[in-house]
Amino acid sequence: MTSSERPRRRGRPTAPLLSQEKITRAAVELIEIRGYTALTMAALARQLGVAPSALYNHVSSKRQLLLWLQDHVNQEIDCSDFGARPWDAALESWARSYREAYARHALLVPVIAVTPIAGSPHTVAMYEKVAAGLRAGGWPDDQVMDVVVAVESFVLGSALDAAAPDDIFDVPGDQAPVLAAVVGARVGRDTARAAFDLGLATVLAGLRDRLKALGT
Amino acid sequence: MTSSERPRRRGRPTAPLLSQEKITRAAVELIEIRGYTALTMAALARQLGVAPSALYNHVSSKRQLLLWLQDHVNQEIDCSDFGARPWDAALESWARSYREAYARHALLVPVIAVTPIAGSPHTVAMYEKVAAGLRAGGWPDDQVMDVVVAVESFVLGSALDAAAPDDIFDVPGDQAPVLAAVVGARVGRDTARAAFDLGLATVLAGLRDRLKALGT
DNA sequence: ACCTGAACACCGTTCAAGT
DNA sequence: ACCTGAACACCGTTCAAGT
Repeated sequence: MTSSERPRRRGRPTAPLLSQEKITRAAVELIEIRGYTALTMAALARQLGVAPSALYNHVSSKRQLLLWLQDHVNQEIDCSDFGARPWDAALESWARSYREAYARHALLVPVIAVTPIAGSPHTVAMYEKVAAGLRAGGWPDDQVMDVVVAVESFVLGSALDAAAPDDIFDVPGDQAPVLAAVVGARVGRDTARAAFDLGLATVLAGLRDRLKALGT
Repeated sequence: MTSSERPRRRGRPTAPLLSQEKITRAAVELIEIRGYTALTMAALARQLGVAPSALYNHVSSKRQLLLWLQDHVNQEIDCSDFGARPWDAALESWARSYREAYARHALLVPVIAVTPIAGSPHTVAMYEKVAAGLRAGGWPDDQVMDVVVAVESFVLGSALDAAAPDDIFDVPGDQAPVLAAVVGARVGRDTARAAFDLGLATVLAGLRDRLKALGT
């Protein structure tokens, strides 16, 4: 693998142009500037000043690249409150940070939701921290992952919603009068944020009650 | 093709081979049998016994086709409890039916989350019913959509999670001992279902409390 | 009006050839 | 070991031509 296969005939081997880190960084840059539709292997190669086929010496497929991106994004999620503050406060700041990260990477959501985490070191580290925080907070082992997955489902759904246009529910008032009325009643607000705040507060309140009930 | 090519001048025009309904039905069939990756315009045309380019006389793009599919899937969501039972019971059965429908159409989730509903009649009808049910249950107009979107976010996130493999959180125990322990503590269960049930019960409990608090 | 067949620009990926 | 350039199979979509 690492093949230090001898003299290499006396000249030092020229350093490779590419690496996982360089490729990931270039992909992130590309996405931030031009969006996910611009993330093609050809565009990525172009950004790196290299032929498209050269990428395949370092990454096995585009899907693999997306998994690298996932781990990179997960690295930015702040879970430092676990262990430092009560489990529910930590869960809240984690959820907010999590949503924010994936609101900018909505197209990653369907990929990450179904991909085993084992190959993604930062992702594993994140879950370890969250699980430890919940356990320390008093959650029984057999419910910890249910709590994590439930909150995560809400967060990822909210991240998708955050990418939606503001007028997504606009509709001619005559065919859906109640809908038109309740949609109209929230004009001017940051609607996606309001829904997320309401939902998160609701989930946290419900979880606190549930844990309390477990104790009695 | 079948071209009963008759007078065609004074004869009634031959009925077109395609229609929105036929195309949608064929697409659903294709997806159910071979999955979303098999849904290409070429495969769809093949299924309908027609040239790929013929599709574009009826549907403007593949994205438009996905929107038809969305409306078709939404039509299967059961929201009949709204108006017939208390708002929280109706919300629960709606959420369960909603998740089930999209667990089978996970690849549609990122599309529907960002697409205006106006062009989708069944979708509009669904939201109208849900909004009316919540309003009748006592929710103030300016919070109805927040509740709907919050629950919907959780539901769609859970639908994605339902498509995940069971071993998604499996990890070598030495590098993440707590995670390995809590993941191991739920073996044998339908993990996605357990997380959804816990989350849904939590959300509903939280919403009931919130509405009660509003009343006082 | 609605279909066919050829064509286009693009996609991810493979592979022989070079160093 | 790692890169280039040519090639492949496929994708969604367009369009002139037929009826």
